[in-house]
Amino acid sequence: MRCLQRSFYHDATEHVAMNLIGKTLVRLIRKGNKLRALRGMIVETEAYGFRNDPASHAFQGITPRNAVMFGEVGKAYIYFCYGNHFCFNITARIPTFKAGAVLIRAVQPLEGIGIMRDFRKIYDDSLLTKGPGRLTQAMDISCANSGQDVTVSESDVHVTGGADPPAIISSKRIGISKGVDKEWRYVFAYRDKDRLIQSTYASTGR
DNA sequence: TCGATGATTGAG
DNA sequence: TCAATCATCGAA
Repeated sequence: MRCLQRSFYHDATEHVAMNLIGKTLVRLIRKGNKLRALRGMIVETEAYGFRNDPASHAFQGITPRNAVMFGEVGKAYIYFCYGNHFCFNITARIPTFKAGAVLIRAVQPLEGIGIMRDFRKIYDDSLLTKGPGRLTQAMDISCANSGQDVTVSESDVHVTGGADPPAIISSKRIGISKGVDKEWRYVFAYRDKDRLIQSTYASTGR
């Protein structure tokens, strides 16, 4: 499967967040001369903007930590959170914006599930990649991968095409204290008659 | 330097 | 409900 090209990320951050639902996150694991691929379908994302978004790391302007958010789109922006976890984002914005990124909050495991179990300390498949900290642990994504280009298949972390989701649910973002009004969270959903059912692989924020 | 905070998670 | 756990950043 081909990587999504850079122009995909040159769009309004919330549009990119929505369009990433159903796409495939790929993590290449290099062990000696062996190469293994972990794959997951993106089922939950959130958009974080610039000066219009007080919840965004970029809200106060550029700093050493958030500099990647101000750089080229289609790059991995990864940071350490709560002293315990890594959060994985992809930079995305329209050219007239100075910064923006999409947080990947959950994926549905597709390939390399046994390896993901090994990376996780807990052996509960229902929590394997459900939540931003859990998916980075399962796919062994850390700050070492920050800045990598997700538009090229040679990158340890990249994104390829996938399936169009039957439906997408948008809602308020999770775990933030500012900018809580914005509905910039997107979740893979199924249609059941006139109802929408959220993917069980997406987190709920408790 | 210092202290508060945080795009979370697992255990109790 | 709470503790783990620490990099980041603005204030002092």
